[in-house]
Amino acid sequence: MTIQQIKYFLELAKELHFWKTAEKVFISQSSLSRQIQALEDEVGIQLFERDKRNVKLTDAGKFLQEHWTEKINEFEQILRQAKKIDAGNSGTVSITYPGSITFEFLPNFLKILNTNLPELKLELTEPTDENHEKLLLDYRTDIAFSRDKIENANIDSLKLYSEPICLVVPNNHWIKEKSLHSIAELKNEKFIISGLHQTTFFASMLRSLFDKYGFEPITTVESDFGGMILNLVAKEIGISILPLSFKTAKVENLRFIKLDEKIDLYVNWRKDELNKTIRKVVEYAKFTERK
Amino acid sequence: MTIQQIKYFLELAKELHFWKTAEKVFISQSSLSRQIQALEDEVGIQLFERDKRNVKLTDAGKFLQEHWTEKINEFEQILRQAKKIDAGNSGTVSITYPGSITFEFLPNFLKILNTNLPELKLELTEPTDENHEKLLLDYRTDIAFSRDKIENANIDSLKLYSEPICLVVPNNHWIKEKSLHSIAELKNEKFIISGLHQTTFFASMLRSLFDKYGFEPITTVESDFGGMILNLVAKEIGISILPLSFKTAKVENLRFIKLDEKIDLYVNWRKDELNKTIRKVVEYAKFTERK
DNA sequence: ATTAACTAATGCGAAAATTGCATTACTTAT
DNA sequence: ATAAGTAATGCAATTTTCGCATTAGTTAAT
Repeated sequence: MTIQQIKYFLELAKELHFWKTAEKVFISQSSLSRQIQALEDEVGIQLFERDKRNVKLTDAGKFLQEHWTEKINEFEQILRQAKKIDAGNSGTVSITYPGSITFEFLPNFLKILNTNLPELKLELTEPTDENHEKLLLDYRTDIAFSRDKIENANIDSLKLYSEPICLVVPNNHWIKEKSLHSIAELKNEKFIISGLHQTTFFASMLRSLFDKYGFEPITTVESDFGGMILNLVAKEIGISILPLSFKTAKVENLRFIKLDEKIDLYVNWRKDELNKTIRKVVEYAKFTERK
Repeated sequence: MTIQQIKYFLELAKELHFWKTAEKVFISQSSLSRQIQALEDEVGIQLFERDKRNVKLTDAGKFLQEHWTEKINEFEQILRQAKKIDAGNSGTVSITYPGSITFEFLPNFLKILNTNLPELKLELTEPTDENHEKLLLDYRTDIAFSRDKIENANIDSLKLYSEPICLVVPNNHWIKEKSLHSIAELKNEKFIISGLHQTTFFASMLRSLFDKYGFEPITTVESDFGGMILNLVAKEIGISILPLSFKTAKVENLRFIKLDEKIDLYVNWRKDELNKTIRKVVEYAKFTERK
């Protein structure tokens, strides 16, 4: 049984047509036909029902399509990771991060990496599905920055720093630094909020903040990209709540008013990491200058 | 890349000796040597460091040993499951269950299955590691009976019945049915308990029961096999606490005194189960006569 | 220092598997 | 009745794999 055969099977299971599939996988129709037969013989399971005209999956075939697709992906992910380990110091390190560190922490961190490990290649992703735990354990990322601590026996998680979250308003806004006693006073303001319906830690923190003061914010615009939000606030479309580090973006016509709540930044990596480069990069994260 | 090659790799990674490995996997040393080379070439990763005398795994090799072992096992499990689906009604269904249903529910259930699906083969296991959830999702079992409800989006869980748990004492024991007001009165009794240190649901229930009455039971014997416990109690070695259904074991010289606590029995199966036989078996479980 | 024992790699010819072409066998649409 | 479509198969050429025998290097013993 060959990995290649399984891939042929998966393609055919999608196409359900020998000629088209054969073309897609760059072999002849006869060869494909025989590869599939060989696979069926070897596993002892009929995968397709075919008459001279039609091809369709059997129940067992459907089952295998679903599960083999998953396993093949995992296989390839594992192989990629092994290649990184094999390549040693000159390899690639994958990093995922929350958008809110784009303006301050991340540039500092990348500068340090670039100075100390100039050979290093980086793969930066801002994941929409913020399941850091799974991303790490599936080897889809090597280092995950997150706003919440990950509690998992196979993951090391270290708090790097805390920063206040701030009300972000245009310069001429009626609220003054000292005049704000409770954010309940803001119940008539229009808010521009980053994905309040999403499952990110920051979003759930915001939800509980508004809950605490017993009101649902009026949101006119939602955007996941922090830089966009800053510009919208500067243009007086509404006000927002963001971590303090957005201040470094230096957008004009903005004031940041610190709230009592704080938000943390954690760095997370696999506890049993063999790749020495990744371990080094984690060390540099720990020593990156922070607020 | 062949599944077979990966298996050769895994064996060699354990043995670290070409000749011995070759013998174990029934090919010649030269063939093994070339298969490993072919694998290394194809994935583009050096798996072993070898001089003329020694073989050892590289870091990448160690990594792949660990993860490939896992994936190969998953692959085989998936294949077994696909075979069951392919085999249809005459297939095999794997069932795991807690020992406490050995005497009443399980025999009734098996009787019904045998009457209605005489072709069916069953694989019964009483798992020591009671992680029903993982057993189901990894296809290591098809139907799991459990004492606690499984909360998982991919698993259907249905309560079949509740039964009281009972104090089990020898006939001549001083406690009478009516005279027991609190089990705290039993703090000087010797208990024979099924794996109190284990992680099963029943064990944790017992622990919290004793906690509630503020004493640690004196346990002289621990045994996981309920039948054994019954016999020990009958021989007046000590007393025990077990679900009522053990009464059907009809061991002589025993009295069962009902306590207030109840324990449930659930049947659990994969929500998306394609195998029609498994679905049928679940139906029969639902209609098995119960206390 | 010399020899013996080990062990992984490799040259080589035989055997087996795979490939694509051309063809067959059957179905469906016109 | 005919044409178009599609999966399987016979066949010869090519490629891969296999095990034997041998090589080349290492370690241990004398």
